[in-house]
Amino acid sequence: MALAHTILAALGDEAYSGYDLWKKFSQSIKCYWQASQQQIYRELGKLEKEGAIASELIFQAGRPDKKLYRITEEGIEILKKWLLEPAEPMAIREELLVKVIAAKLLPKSFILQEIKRRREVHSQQLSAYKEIEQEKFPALERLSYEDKCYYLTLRRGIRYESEWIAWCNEAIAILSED
Amino acid sequence: MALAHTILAALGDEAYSGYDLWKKFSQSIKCYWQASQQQIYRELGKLEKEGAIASELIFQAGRPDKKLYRITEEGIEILKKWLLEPAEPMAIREELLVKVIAAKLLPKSFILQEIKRRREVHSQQLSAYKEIEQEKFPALERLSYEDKCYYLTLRRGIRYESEWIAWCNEAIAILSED
DNA sequence: AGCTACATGTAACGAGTTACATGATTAT
DNA sequence: ATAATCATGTAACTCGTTACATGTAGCT
Repeated sequence: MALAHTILAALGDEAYSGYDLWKKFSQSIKCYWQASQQQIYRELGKLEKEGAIASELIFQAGRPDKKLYRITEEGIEILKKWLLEPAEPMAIREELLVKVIAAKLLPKSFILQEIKRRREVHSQQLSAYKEIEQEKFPALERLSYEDKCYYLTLRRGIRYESEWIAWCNEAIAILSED
Repeated sequence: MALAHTILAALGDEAYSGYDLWKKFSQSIKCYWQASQQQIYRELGKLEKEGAIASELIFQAGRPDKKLYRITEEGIEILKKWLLEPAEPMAIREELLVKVIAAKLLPKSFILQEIKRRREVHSQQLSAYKEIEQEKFPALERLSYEDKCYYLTLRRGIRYESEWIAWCNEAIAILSED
């Protein structure tokens, strides 16, 4: 149930509406926690009921009204308590590798094409992360502790995508032999 | 719903009981698809109902009876059809990185300790995969197409764990500055 | 006497996905 | 005109986790 904690952590910095949070998830948070708009709205509802966050209705001219959410003292305590628990590695469920195992059922070109497609997907994502890196972290010296932490999540995203590209290259090389 | 397909792919090689499959998932398959014993049994039940697999009751002396499952022609067709669909990257939900974002709430030593603990977890897993690599793939020349595919899933596991260790080292270095 | 391995399941609950539903404003 | 952005939600369903349930054989 860490989506709740991810939202609490995101609300640690500033107040967000559900829609704002969803955009933040879609841009930067997704490199360590993916969530859909529906999931976010549902979780916000739960968290408010539990008193971990509080909302304020903002009336906007020419735009739909929105609810601005803030973390409460209680929410901060919930986060702190959760931080003390050990974090286990996520469960890996990677369809492409299942397809690699079943690849022998089809001509070799199918899986090769699919791996090349995936390499492209990861290249795109890598470029997006690298752009954020250059924009937000042009000079690494003298980052605040908070910024270092944010930087490290981005580094993880960059390493993850790079690693996928490297695996795709290795796979293409090995499967193209003979 | 790719657990079903992962099971079908695993049954492509030979017949397994639910218990056998669970062990196979726990050892090698987990580097690309994690599943619990309960999930496997439930999925086997569904797959048999749908006619994708068929079971044979094996009576054993001195041991509980078991059901040996085999993939059916229909199951192979289901797998083939699924192979043609593009495989999107998995959704990333990594608790440790959420904790890194929220780390400022506690003394720096907490997150450092947690990252070191995680580095140890990944080191252990890496050793296990490398052992399999040495045992099953001592010579890489002249692997069959099927073995190459299996090897590539293991390579992915090795790369994944290595990459985590590298990130942990980077994180420890950056957070230890000053 | 207690632990591990073998072997299979049910039930309840929590989390994630997909489809549906509404409606104004702004940009092309 | 029509698509995208802003903004929030409900409902149904599937998938994943945790707890419960049972029982034998073999090892220490």
